[in-house]
Amino acid sequence: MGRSPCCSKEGLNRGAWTAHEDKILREYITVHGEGRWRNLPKTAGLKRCGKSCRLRWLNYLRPDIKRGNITSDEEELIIRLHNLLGNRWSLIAGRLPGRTDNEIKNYWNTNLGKKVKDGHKTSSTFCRRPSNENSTRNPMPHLANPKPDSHLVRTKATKCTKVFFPHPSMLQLPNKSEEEEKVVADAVMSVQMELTTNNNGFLSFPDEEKQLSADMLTDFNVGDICFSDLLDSDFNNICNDQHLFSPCSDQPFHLVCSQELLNNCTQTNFADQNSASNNLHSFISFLDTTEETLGKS
DNA sequence: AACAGACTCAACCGCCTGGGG
DNA sequence: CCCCCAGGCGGTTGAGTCTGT
Repeated sequence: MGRSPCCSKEGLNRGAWTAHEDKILREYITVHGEGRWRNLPKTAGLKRCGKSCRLRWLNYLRPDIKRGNITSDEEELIIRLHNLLGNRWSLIAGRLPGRTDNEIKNYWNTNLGKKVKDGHKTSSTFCRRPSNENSTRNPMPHLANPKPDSHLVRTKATKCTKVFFPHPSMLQLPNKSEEEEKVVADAVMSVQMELTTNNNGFLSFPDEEKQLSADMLTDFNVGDICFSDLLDSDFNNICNDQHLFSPCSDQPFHLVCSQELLNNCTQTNFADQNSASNNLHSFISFLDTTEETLGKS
């Protein structure tokens, strides 16, 4: 296409895959399994580069790929996950069984991006971007006129892999009454009852299995949530105003939230992991609950 | 019917990351 | 610590298709 190839591809087929090529690739992977993509074309007898084979398999040939229209449930989940995660399509795709990152990315760029921009400008649920009414056809509307303060399209975000829950005695929140501080302390304690902290006060799960089972939906890992995105988002002001989040630039990140929110998180969503694991609605309702709680004044 | 513009989405790109030597 | 390589990622492209005139 427009760019020069990253490596020599002389003699290799490019462009759309033929049914014959698909058949060869599918049969090869069925026998030999995935991986070793670089050697695959030569071994399988395909005139394609390894990357192309990998992409074709992952985005089109894989047996668990779900073809067909995105359902309304999936659409809503994509929007909410995008609101949380930004353009991390692989992460979003990981929450939508059978959907690929490429498919979701395309769907967003051609449908949801525009829908969010045009239809939900006033909703706090969605990413708000300045509309560009003068723009002509643009297949990627969210990429047009990127703004410095755009907080969702950011490919190099920092993952937060640890959350620091201070001991209640460590909490010294400004302008808090004794009763309010007790509420916060109770909230922290309730989380610590569900989880455990290591010696440094960092959140950890008792073992790997429980860590995985505690994930939201099928495998929503707390480490996948980029808190820097949350802090850059509209949540930032809300949370700062209410002392829900108190980020420290050079210190462990303090996460403090209300008892109600914590109860919703731990009881409604984490406690019943088995039934929730395959239920999109539970995750959506969790996000609803979380946002509503955070949005309370 | 013919054409042009709009739209879709498979495929490609360069860059980044993690593992191994 | 550095280098190399394979794999993975998000951004981008353009051929094919759709739609309006």
